[in-house]
Parts: sequence; C-alpha cells; structure tokens
Amino acid sequence: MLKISKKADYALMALQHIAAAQFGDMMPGRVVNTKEIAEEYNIPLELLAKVLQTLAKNALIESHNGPKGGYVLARRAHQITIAQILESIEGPLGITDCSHEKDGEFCMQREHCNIRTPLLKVQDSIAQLLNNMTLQDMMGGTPLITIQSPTAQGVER
Amino acid sequence: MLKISKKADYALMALQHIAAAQFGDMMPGRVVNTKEIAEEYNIPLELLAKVLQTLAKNALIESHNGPKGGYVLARRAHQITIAQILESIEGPLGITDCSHEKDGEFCMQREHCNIRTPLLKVQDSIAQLLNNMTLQDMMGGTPLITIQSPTAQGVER
DNA sequence: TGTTAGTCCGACCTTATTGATCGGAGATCA
DNA sequence: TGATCTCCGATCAATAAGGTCGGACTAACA
Ligand code: FES
Ligand code: FES
Repeated sequence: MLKISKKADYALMALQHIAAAQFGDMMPGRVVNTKEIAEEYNIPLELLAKVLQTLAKNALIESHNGPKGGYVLARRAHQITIAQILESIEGPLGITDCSHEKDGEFCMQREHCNIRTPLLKVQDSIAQLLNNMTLQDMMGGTPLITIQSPTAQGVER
Repeated sequence: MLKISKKADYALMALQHIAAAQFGDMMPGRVVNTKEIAEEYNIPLELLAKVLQTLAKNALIESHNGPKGGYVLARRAHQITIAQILESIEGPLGITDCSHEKDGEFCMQREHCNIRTPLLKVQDSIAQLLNNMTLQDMMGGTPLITIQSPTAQGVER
C-alpha cells in the first residue's frame, strides 16, 4: 500500500553511498562504480546499473566511463531532494492515475467524481514532504561525517 | 509513483456516496446497493462488489442481504479515517516492502541499510496525515449538511 | 600506438501485482 | 412456498515491476 518500487529504493541507497564516499572520505571527488555498491548492499548488479543509468540521464549524477570510471554526484547533497530522486525513477508523483489528465482524456468518473479535490490535497501534502527532505537530511542529519553507528542513533532533527 | 490502487479509489468514492445518501437524504438509515453506485460513477459492477465485500469484512460498512438490500455505513462519517479505508483494501501501509519485517525474515540489505530510518520517518508522516483525515473531511469540509440534490437526482431510476 | 580490460548503455525476457470477471450461496419480500 | 434480488468466494486476463542479456564506448597500460 503506497509502496515505492524497489528500484527507487536502490536509487536512494546508491545515492546515499555515493554522497558518503564523496564527502566522507578524504578524497573529495572520489569516483564509485556500480560493482562496489552492488556488493556492499547485495543488490543485483545489472539492475542497479540500470537504475544508475536513469539517474545519470536525469542529471542527478555524472557518469565517467572507462577503467577506474564510475559515478559522481552532480550536485551537493543538500541540493538533491528525495522527490527528485523518486520522480527520476518512477515518473511524476501521482497519488491516483487521473492526477495528471493527459491531453483531454479524463477518466470515466471525472464528471461525478467526489473525491478528486481532497485527494489532490493529500497528494500536495506528500509532495511537499518529499520536496522538503534532501539527500543530506537522509544521511543521519550530520552533514559531512559518515554515519556507521551500530546503536540505533536517533535521526531526530 | 506512490499511486494508490484503483480499487482503493473506488472504495473512497463508494463510501463517500453511501455517507452522502445516509445523512444527506431525509431517510437517515437509507440502504444503498452496489448497482446504484456502479452506474453513478461508471465503475465495473462486479469489481465494485468485491471492493464493498472487503469493506464489509473489515467492519467499515454493514451489508443487508436480500431484495431491497445493500450497504449502510457502520460508523459515523467522522469516525472513519482515510487510513482505515485504504488499509482495508490494500493491506497495511508500508512505504517499502521491508517496513514490516515478517517473522524474522529481513531483507538482504538490512545489515548495511542506510535509508531505513529516514524512510520510516517519511512513512510515519504519511500515516499521520491519512489518519487525521476522516471521511467527513473529504465530503467538502462542511460537516453533515451540504449534501443537496445533485446526487439524489442522479440516483432516480 | 595498438591492445586490452573495465565501464556504461540500450533492448529483451520473466515474474508478481492489479484489474476485471464468472457462477454459486444466502436471505428477504410477495 | 416461490421467486427474485442481494452478497459472496474462486477464477482468469492485463499491466507493470523486477531481473537479465549482450553490445558500444572510454581510458589506461604496454
Ligand atoms: S477518479 Fe478521476 S477525477 Fe476522480
Ligand atoms: S531496504 Fe530493508 S532495511 Fe533498508
């Protein structure tokens, strides 16, 4: 119910990892490749590759080809919102399939629909929530330090 | 992306209609049957029936069998939350598939997962939003009155 | 400079979820 | 009692997601 796809899940993990490698290590512009992420989180390699391709196409990360190649974050972590990531993978956010009426074709129920307005309000709230949360917020709240605390360190903010 | 299923959509429409018929007409305990709703909103009849069955099983509405039978709201409109409706149709709310770890089986990524905590926070926010919105709130905001005739005229057959 | 190894990239197939459908059981009113 | 109208459970088809394959490119190295 209201579940985001696994591909989006992988995208979030990968981006978090790339961001951590980029700002947490000593090397500032460190390039991280697909295999490293896939092995770290037990993600099917080829599937993760596909996800990263999509992310690169949407200008969230930059791809460097050849040996020692890989991906680098295209912007700073606090400039990337969760909404941007999810929309890159799964298309525009729409809580119901008739949210975005495409070129003159509305759903059958549109005429007598009684739930459109309140549902759009719910959708707006969710969109706002996702837009206000950045990748940096997701990294344990602490900006540059790598997390890695075994205890359930709260992410209160 | 984050789209709720069509069945849940139908459930919301049907419940709104039942509530309107129950409190908007002169008859307080009016029974409304499946066919009436299906024709009003152009919903496939049998599918809507299935949805209503599920709703009845979850004690959101009561079913009255036989001729002149149909469904009646089990509680007052302001006692039914959107979250209850959605969860009745689509199961418990989980933004990711590993939200509810079922009996000892966690996902492969659990060990090194870096996005679990923030995602649970997002899920909590959405759940709270849906729990605070009742069926009555969805009916134009105005409490019990305001359901005038547009529905009643279409129901005549 | 030629080779080679390692990377990204696009198209394809398989599986799971949702959407929709069918016939039967039970209950009420005439 | 009888017929009719309703709800109910099991079944089938369409769609989207998850996963997989081989090809194209780039950059480092000998
Ligand atoms: S379901 Fe499409 S407008 Fe309400
Ligand atoms: S994906 Fe399952 S715990 Fe993070």
